[in-house]
Amino acid sequence: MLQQTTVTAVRSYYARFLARFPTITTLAAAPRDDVLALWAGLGYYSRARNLHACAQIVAARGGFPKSVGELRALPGIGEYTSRAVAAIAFNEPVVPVDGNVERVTARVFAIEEALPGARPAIARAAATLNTDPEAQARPSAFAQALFDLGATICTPRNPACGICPWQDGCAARKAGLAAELPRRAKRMAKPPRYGVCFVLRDQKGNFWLTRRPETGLLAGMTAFPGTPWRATRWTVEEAARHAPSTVDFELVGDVVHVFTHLTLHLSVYRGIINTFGQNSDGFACHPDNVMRQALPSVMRKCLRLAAPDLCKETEQ
DNA sequence: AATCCGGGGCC
DNA sequence: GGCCCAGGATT
Repeated sequence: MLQQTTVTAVRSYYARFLARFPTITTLAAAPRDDVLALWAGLGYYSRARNLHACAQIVAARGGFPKSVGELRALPGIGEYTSRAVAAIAFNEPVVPVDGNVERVTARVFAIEEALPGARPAIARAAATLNTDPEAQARPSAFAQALFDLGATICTPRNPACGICPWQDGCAARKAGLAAELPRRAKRMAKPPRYGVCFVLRDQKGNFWLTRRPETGLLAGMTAFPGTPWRATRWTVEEAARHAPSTVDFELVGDVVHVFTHLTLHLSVYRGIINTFGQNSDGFACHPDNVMRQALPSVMRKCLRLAAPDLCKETEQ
């Protein structure tokens, strides 16, 4: 959960997740959709699918692997997480390099090359950080202390160098560069994308939902039916061809949602049909169950626009 | 090496 | 409105 996600954002998801899946065995045995539903809103949904697959592998082999190499082979476990688990759970003498450790290391050694190109050099330097004999006997504590140093003192902006336990050995502080490092290559602008979605309900208040494709953005998540997302705006006539019904729809507003590499402008329409027909393009969902679906944040914004009272009742 | 993959907190 | 977050997989 913590991959590219702040502790603040994760905390409540983590509590709910462990309440529902207290052991590897229960997670391994759970339906994938239950896992995705509890992940909905956290983002990077491949993490949820990988974690589920991971649980099934670990459960089948009867326990966790303990070496970095074996951990690294598990789905969703990369260079960072394999070292984090090995160091923190099994006290292996390795240094996991996350965003915090990258920053601390770039500063301690005054590495001026910009990310992401500097990553290999930073990783090599990070492996030499632990020079204290007592700390070398406690790889788990050392790793977590590094995270905490980066999170509370060696922060991205306005680092608190004056109270830093490593201030005397920090090359960036000596050079007056601490706040400038690590440098980063400039990021690409997010191009706009436009789409239309339709919130269709029947007389009983049920919703008509679809499932997104298994690949691409929001893969496998629940969504309201609508147009594809493209670089140009949609006319009403164009969009109507992607509507799930020929009933009249009314525009209720626009949702703007920023993804990693694009900004989505979604026009939300609302309509009411007598009864849903049989249609493999979607499924009906009782209002009580809508918030239990794997609805990503952008779709929750659409729901809030089209059915504000429903969202207020089930607000988390 | 570059791109794709979410969402939110904070400045 | 941009930056960053206990990154990983794919191409």
